[in-house]
Amino acid sequence: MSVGSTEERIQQASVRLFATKGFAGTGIRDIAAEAGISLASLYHYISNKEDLLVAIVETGQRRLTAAAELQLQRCPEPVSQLAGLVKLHVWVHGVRQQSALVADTEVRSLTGPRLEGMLALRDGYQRLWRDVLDAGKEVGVMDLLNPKLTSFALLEMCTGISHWYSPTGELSLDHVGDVFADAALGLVRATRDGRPARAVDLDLPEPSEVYDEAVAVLGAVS
Amino acid sequence: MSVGSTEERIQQASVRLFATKGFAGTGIRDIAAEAGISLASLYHYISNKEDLLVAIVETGQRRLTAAAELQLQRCPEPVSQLAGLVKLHVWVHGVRQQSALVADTEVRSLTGPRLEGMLALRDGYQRLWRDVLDAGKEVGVMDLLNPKLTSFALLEMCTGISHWYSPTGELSLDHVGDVFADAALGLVRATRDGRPARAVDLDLPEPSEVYDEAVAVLGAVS
Amino acid sequence: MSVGSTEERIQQASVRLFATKGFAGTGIRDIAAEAGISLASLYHYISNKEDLLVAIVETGQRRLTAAAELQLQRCPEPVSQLAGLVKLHVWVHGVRQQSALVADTEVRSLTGPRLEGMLALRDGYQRLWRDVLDAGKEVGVMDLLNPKLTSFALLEMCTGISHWYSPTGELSLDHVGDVFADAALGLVRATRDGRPARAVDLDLPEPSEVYDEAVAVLGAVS
Amino acid sequence: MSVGSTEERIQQASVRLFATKGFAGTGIRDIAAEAGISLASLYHYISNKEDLLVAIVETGQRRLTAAAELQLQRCPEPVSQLAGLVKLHVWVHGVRQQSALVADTEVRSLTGPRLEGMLALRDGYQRLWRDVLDAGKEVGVMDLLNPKLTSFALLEMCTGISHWYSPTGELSLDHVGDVFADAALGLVRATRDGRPARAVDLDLPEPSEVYDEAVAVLGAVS
DNA sequence: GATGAATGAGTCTTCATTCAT
DNA sequence: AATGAATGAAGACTCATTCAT
Repeated sequence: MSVGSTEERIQQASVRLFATKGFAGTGIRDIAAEAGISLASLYHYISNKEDLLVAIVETGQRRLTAAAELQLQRCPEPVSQLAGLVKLHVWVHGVRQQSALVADTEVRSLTGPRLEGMLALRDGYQRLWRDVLDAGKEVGVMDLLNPKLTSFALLEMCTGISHWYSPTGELSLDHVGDVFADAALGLVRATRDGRPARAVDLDLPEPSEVYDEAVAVLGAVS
Repeated sequence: MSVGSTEERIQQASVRLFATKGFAGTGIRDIAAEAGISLASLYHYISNKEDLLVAIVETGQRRLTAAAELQLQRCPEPVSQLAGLVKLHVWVHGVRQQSALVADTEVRSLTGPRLEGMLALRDGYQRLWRDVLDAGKEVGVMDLLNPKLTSFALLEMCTGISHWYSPTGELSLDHVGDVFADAALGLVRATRDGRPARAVDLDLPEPSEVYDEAVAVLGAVS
Repeated sequence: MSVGSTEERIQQASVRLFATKGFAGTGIRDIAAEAGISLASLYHYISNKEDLLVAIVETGQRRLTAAAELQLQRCPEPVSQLAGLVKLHVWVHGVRQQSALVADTEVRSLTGPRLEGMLALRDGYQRLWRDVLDAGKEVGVMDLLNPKLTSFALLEMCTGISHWYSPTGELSLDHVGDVFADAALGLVRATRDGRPARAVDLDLPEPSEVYDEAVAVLGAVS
Repeated sequence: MSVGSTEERIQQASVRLFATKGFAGTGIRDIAAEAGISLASLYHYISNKEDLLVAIVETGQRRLTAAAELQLQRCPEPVSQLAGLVKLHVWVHGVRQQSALVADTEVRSLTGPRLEGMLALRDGYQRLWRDVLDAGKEVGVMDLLNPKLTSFALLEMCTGISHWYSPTGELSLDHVGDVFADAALGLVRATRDGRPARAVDLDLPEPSEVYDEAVAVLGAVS
């Protein structure tokens, strides 16, 4: 409980509570208690309840997008790119499960310009997936009826990880990532050298490495 | 606004608001206002705020499960069954979009035995999907690494409809259903007569018919 | 304490407290307690703390202005008009002492458009005084150096009543009104038929009658 | 903004804020910010929020009283004394406008012995005015109905300066002082050598000189 | 001399709910 | 069937103040 700086503890507490009970369902008293400080002290570190949410959503979305872009640079070819995106997305939603869940489900609690900003960020990320599908279809290595629809299907499928995955369960995140990447390839009927592509045959970078590197770059900048 | 009986207006108002702002984010004053009645009058029809949520979630889940079971009886063969489940799920989450959204995302706001009951209902529904995948794998018409994982993937993919689908947009629900069914077949690498199965080749019943019939049966009983 | 309707009790309580401790210094808990109701019940009757203040200030200023206008119509001649304004102002600030005090001192606690509205109202009232002085000077029945400055002097002098007057003291309001009217005539060096005018020689209407009639007219309209 | 010692900046900040928003409406955070120091640093210089108010009120009242006493010694005759008191009062309330305003309106925020002390101080000052009126009436150079009432009238009239005077406006304080002195003489129907007295005919000392001298003497003592 | 961290008690306001009418 | 009045508990947030550094 009392690990890390007060600031970190507050942030972790809010992630935990927002993920469990939702933004509206979480009281700032809960957050203060979970962080192990007094209610008034909480306001030394934040100015708003909403600020806490913004921090979580924004950081999460920015990092994920940056990592995805880096990932796309690593593998220049659509099929590998898709599999890479899937593995990365799965990994993030499994490792940063709660903050990913918050980032995905609590955007609606934002208002005004903050909401718009977050939606724009999210749209940018979704665009990355869509572009891969478009490319794959054009090049002829994917057979799909509707790229836009398919991108939604894939994203929801992978995002769902944060709804059911349990890090203490029997399934390793690596395995889940492989299964999902393979499922994605089947979903788009991906081919390689004219034959159905399978995830095992692809040489993909470790999601954790890509993510950490992207985060490091981000942190260096902003 | 003022269409239907007071009871119906209350129910519709709560669905609309829970879907938009979440259960915790919705006040009963909001509901009364949206339903066009006074706050005190609201309590003539409900006894609890939670009751409203239970009604939505329970009805939704029961009907969906009943319809799915009926659907499975109609097509005895795994590949068609899967495609049928997908089309039905998509249709329900598009037509009953808001109540489906509430049923999927606001279960966490339930407590105690009500929560357990709802989770049991949901598990039963998920079991249906899982069984189809198990059967498909055993019979050899599907090629998937992990049935359980795959069932999660498919369910999240289809449930996601309620997050992004817009009934006023350019895409017809029918089309979405077809695309998703086809995507699902690809995802599990379904075959028919030894060759990759496509959704178009299957002869599936109309989701609306199946659903309405199942609901009629349910209504007759309870 | 428990006299009158709840609404009236709330209004009286707020007047009493705002006059004693100021708007900012008064908590709504205090108001609820003074009105003999619970804190939450208070919000059945008001929507804001500021609303209470607005009601006091606006009603007070409107009534005073209306009464002053009526008073001016009654006596067409500047010297009597001034004496009449003074007597009326004194009477109001003695009888409605607390609400007058609030209306005079707590305008600063208003914000935005409400503030502007109140200032405009007050300006209108001050204008009435100023016009009388201008007329008196022009006609030659008053000898004063600066009408604008003099109007401020007279107004502050009369408004001050609400700061020190005690209804339980030895001085009757009527007497105070006469003394002040006479003082005002001296201040502007008013003359009548070429000789110094004295308040006793004037035939002025009863302030209470003028006020009540004006309020009745106001109440009939709005 | 950052002129003067920290102590002075704090004092000026509190005067400015108390005058604008009132004592109760001003937070110590506001004061610290306005003074350009941190909240905790503020407590190096003060021990209480109330202390700040006491300092303003007490200093203001003591200086004004001392100056008034000095002024009275300078002119031994009632009519000149009254005109002198008026000019001094006007000058102080115009030059030290904000602190005078605070001293006049925020006494109510004091409690217990501090309140009593301030009220005693104020009473002493008012006594000076009253005595002049009594003397003037007795000697026959003033014609007024009620000395006590008249002293209130005059004091409120002059104190009001701090409510409306603007140092950046078109009116010089000197002019205002003259007009008010003349108005006061009219108000009490003052005579000189049997004829109505006018302020211009009197030879009065400069308020600033009297005030500065009195303050210097005070400073030397306490 | 200065400040970041901390807090109990307080701020205004809204919550879900009850009840007499 | 409908509602105005009422309320204890809780909502987010600010208050004046202290203290270790």
